[in-house]
Amino acid sequence: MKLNKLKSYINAFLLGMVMSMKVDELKSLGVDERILRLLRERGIEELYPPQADALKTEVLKGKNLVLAIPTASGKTLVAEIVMINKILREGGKTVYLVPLKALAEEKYKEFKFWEKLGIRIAMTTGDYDSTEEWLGKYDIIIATSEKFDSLLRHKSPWIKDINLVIADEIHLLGSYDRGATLEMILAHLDDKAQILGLSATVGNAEEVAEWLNADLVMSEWRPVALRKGVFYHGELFWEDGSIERFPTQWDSLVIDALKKGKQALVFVNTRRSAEKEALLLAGKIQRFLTKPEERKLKQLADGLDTTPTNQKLKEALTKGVAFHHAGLGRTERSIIEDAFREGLIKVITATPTLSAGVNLPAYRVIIRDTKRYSNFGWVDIPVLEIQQMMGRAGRPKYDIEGQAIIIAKTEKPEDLMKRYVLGKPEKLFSMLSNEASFRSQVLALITNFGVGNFKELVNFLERTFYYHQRKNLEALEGKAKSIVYFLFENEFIDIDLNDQFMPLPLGIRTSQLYLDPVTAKKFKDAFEKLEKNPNPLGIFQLLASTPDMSSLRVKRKEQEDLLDYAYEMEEYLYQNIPYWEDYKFEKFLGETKTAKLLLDWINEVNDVKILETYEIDTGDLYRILELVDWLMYSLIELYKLFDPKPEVLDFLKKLHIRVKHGVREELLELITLPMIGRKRARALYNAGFKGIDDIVRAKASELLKVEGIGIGVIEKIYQHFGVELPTNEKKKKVKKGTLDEFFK
DNA sequence: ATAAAATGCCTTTAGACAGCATGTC
DNA sequence: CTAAAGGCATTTTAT
Repeated sequence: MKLNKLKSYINAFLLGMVMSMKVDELKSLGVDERILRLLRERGIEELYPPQADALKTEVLKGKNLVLAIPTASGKTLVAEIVMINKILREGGKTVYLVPLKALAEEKYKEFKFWEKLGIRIAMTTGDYDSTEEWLGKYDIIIATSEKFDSLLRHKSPWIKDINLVIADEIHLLGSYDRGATLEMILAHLDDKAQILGLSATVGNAEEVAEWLNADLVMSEWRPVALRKGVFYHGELFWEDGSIERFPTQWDSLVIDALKKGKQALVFVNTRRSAEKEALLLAGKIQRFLTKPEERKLKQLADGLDTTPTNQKLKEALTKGVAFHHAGLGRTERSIIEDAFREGLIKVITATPTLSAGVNLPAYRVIIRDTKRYSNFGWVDIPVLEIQQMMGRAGRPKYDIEGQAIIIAKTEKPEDLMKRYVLGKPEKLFSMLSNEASFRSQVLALITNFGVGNFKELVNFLERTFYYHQRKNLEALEGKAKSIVYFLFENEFIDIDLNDQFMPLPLGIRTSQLYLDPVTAKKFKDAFEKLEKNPNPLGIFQLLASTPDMSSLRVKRKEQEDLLDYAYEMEEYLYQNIPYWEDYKFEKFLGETKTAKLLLDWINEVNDVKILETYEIDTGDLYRILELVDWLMYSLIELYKLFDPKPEVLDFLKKLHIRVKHGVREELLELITLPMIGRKRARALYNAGFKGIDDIVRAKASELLKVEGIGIGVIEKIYQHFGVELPTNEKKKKVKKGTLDEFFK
């Protein structure tokens, strides 16, 4: 039986009978010679035991496999060997699914290595796109789950060539917001392609493996030993029972790590804590820096923008500490990550951004908090997550062991030890039942995947993890019914006399745009008011009110002002202002705040000013703008389906560009130029260069006088018009001439 | 009388995927 | 049944 086989793998590990394996032995397992050669070239002579276990299953012969082993214990290498071998032997395409855009980039860089064998690798996320045909030329396609789900919906012709799907971090099946997407992708493909699931250690990996009809390899083995403990008032209780004494405060653990010449990573549960602890620690560890290190750190800090949060970051950074959370901009994040890897930054205090994202190991990991505030109040952080944080301890090649230490404050240290150190991680549960994900998936099944009636819908649902796990579709069927009714009632689909589903244009477009049907409905319902009174604030408020947009939180002290603002602007809004006792009230104020921010943005309010006014960080602003860009486009696309008025459509399109770039209408022309964003465009405009013509006719030397315009920018603009400036000689010449003259 | 310290009440709280067509300051 | 830290205003204490 399958189960016995599973058990045998597990037992083999437990008994310590699994030995490591030489790379050469892979040959007998059918691994292509060329792969072995490159592995050796990379310096890999021997495989880690779990890697060997994984490859000894029938995964190389095409059998599905779930590999549940700790982070950094070599899951990726297994994936690489399996997929490259498959491509070399059988051809076909591999899709490599990741949960984060940052991980897509990381894997892309890693897999580039295999281009030596002529293997073509592409990455596609919401940021970096590529036409569908273009992707057809590649052997390995790295994508986020959502992006790939979207590609599936678009029915690209190359989808049929996929014969291997690798789901990295497959335990995200259990993620409340995003698990359903991954689950549906796997349900779609499990009879068409081989599946390799890479998972953290979870409570019920067997269940996932059974669902996928896969072998299971589990192990706790790590290349760097991990030593875990709990710290309580100066006493460090190691899991083996030994006790080590330190000064009472937990920061002594950080200082101790530095004394050993090592780095530390501190996990906390709020951004504010991350910033506070970073600054506190900075004062205490500065003395460990060498002069050259201080100089380099100073340089890094000087290179950062001067936003309120960056001021604090700079202060910490010059002292060898950084904080890391989602409020930071992308530049800041990657600077910090790189500098920590180099060893320049000694300590990072981080929110969970670092527990699941890019791999950033440190000798000692300190977990200050094990509770977190959520929508449902104060909750214990799941064991799975804490263990992922702990898993960041120990740098391969640098450390013999890594240490992960949980700080006990009010909780009993023995409770923390039992729960997080010795305890088993939670089981994974299907999140298909999450209504928001499910309705979007039901729509896609009908509009994009040819599900023609309720019976077929239920048949498909029987392939899901949800069904496998519960063996009972009743609840899901009930939900599906109400969703189908919702879709029918709102003209996403039609249902004919024989109860057959018929996709309607609104449904098809909604699914392609990857919108929540509720968002699409909100848009549709607003079109009448929008035509009567098209205005930015009303539109922004509409976007902010959809479930696809995460609006800002409103602080107590802002409530009154925002309500006044809403009443002042009432005539522009497409919805009524709710009463304060209404449950929608707080949500409404958040939407209003978001809309007001966006209005400031398109009126060219300085970004730092925006950050200060709304008490948000760069990363938050960036995320809002990213969402609005997508939703604004979607709004326009849906409006096109409803007999659009040309002038309204034109208004929306202009507004889209304005919000994308954060400019007033008069800058729309300048903004089309390369390297010209809201700041430079405004500077040019104020200097009298109001349009493309002015730029073309202007002398380069004149343009250079404008703030923010350097020779590099001019060069890019000239290139845009097909004029090359190859040498420095010419650059000087250009300053005198105009772009216009080049055309003669 | 004035300033510092203590007290108490109130407020706040993690993260980040998606379209489409090419490039910010 | 459910946290903890920071901000702010008020009250108490010290000089």
